[in-house]
Amino acid sequence: MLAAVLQVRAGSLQVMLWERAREPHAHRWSLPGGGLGGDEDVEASIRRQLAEKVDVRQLSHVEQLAVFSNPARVPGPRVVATAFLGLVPSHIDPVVPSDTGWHPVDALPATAFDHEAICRRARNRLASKLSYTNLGFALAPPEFTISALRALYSAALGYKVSATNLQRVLSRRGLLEPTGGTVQPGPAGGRPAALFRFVSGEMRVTDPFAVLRPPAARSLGS
Amino acid sequence: MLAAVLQVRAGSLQVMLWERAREPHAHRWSLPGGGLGGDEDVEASIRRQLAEKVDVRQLSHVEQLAVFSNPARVPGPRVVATAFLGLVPSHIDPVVPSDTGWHPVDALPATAFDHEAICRRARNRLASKLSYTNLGFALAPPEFTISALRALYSAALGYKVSATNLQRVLSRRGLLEPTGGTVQPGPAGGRPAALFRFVSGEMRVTDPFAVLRPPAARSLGS
DNA sequence: CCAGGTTTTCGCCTATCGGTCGAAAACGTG
DNA sequence: CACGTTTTCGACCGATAGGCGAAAACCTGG
Repeated sequence: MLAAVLQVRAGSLQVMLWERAREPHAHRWSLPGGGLGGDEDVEASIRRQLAEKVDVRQLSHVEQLAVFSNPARVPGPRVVATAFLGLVPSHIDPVVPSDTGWHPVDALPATAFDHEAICRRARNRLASKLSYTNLGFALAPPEFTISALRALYSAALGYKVSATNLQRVLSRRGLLEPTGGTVQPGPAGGRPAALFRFVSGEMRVTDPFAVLRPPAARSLGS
Repeated sequence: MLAAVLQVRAGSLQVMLWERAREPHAHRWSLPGGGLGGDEDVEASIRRQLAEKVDVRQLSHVEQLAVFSNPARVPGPRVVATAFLGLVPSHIDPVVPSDTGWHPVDALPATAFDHEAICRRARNRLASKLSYTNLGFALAPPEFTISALRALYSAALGYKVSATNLQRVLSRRGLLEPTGGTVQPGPAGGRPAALFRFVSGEMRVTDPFAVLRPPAARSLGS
């Protein structure tokens, strides 16, 4: 029962970790989590853990990542961990306990147990799903400019994406919608950027955008 | 620790189930599985379970599906199940115990517990991954004709796919390779079909074929 | 051995999609 | 009001997906 909570902050994809005070693996950084209660399923449990240990009630998305069960993954008796991927939109800055902080997933500090591998898996899952689902909504604030969205995707994917192409691809899939509003240009000037949102009701992951589609729906009646 | 083992048989996607002899849910159909041993991880465990209970050593692919943990999913004390998706290539016909058989995933008999939902999840996962990964290799025999492959994809996806398009898409991704051999036409005649295989070394799932790719690798030196 | 039926293969056409670029729009500053 | 800046938009092009039909290659029956 662990969660890799990811957020784009300061232009890089970061994960929330807390520093262990006690052995084993004292002073190493660890993913938040905890045991499963008697009257909840694993997803309810991880949400409870996150709400307890750190102030994260604003998770925009939570999904199962994988079960990690190597007998040697932690010292002592075997612990089977159900790992989750959690996402926080970029516009909020959760207040976290003093032992907890954010770290770029590509430059992790010394981590406890197999938590580094779990972070990598989370990162990869996110990158994949950004391509073939609408998961981007979970990284973005309610309203955003295209360049802000571009920065989010670039950080999460690990490479620059073209703003033009990003806007076209997402729009063509029917995910993006202009709000009508604009944002003031910075001190250096520039054209005011239009604001967009993910279309209402798309705030949950939809089916992947598949190739090898069903044969042409030949606009048949009934 | 359950597995939905899927195979295309007789033109439809089927799942391996065994009929419960005892309560609870006697005479209902159930997914194979069992408890986790002390010295194995969950994947080793599910492979052991499958090899014990039924003669399935020929799994072409096994992956974690999801954890099912609803406290009410089974009567009595709560049981957390790690569910797997297993695949068997279409050319083998495992010998199974007398209480075990195959059932079309779209026409399941009365199932035990939440196993119907698990089967649906397995079906959906397979259909998705066929689109954006090379997972097709796990359904197909070592060599096959394009029409045979088309039948496999159609059965797994639930709709007809075009043989022309299927061949082109898979070839363009570099997954398909002609063996040079052909197969004798049936009694009705017809042009002999060429045999193909999935390219060697691609017998494991590769990265998804993503959109929003990295910027053009501009053929730079070094 | 030829006509007709069958199945596969292949090339062509078209629409869409993804990637890139550059011009134009819309702002600020000096 | 010229200039720098940032965003937006249109245009182009190659790659991809989907569809169609002709041609290839085989069988059987007459």
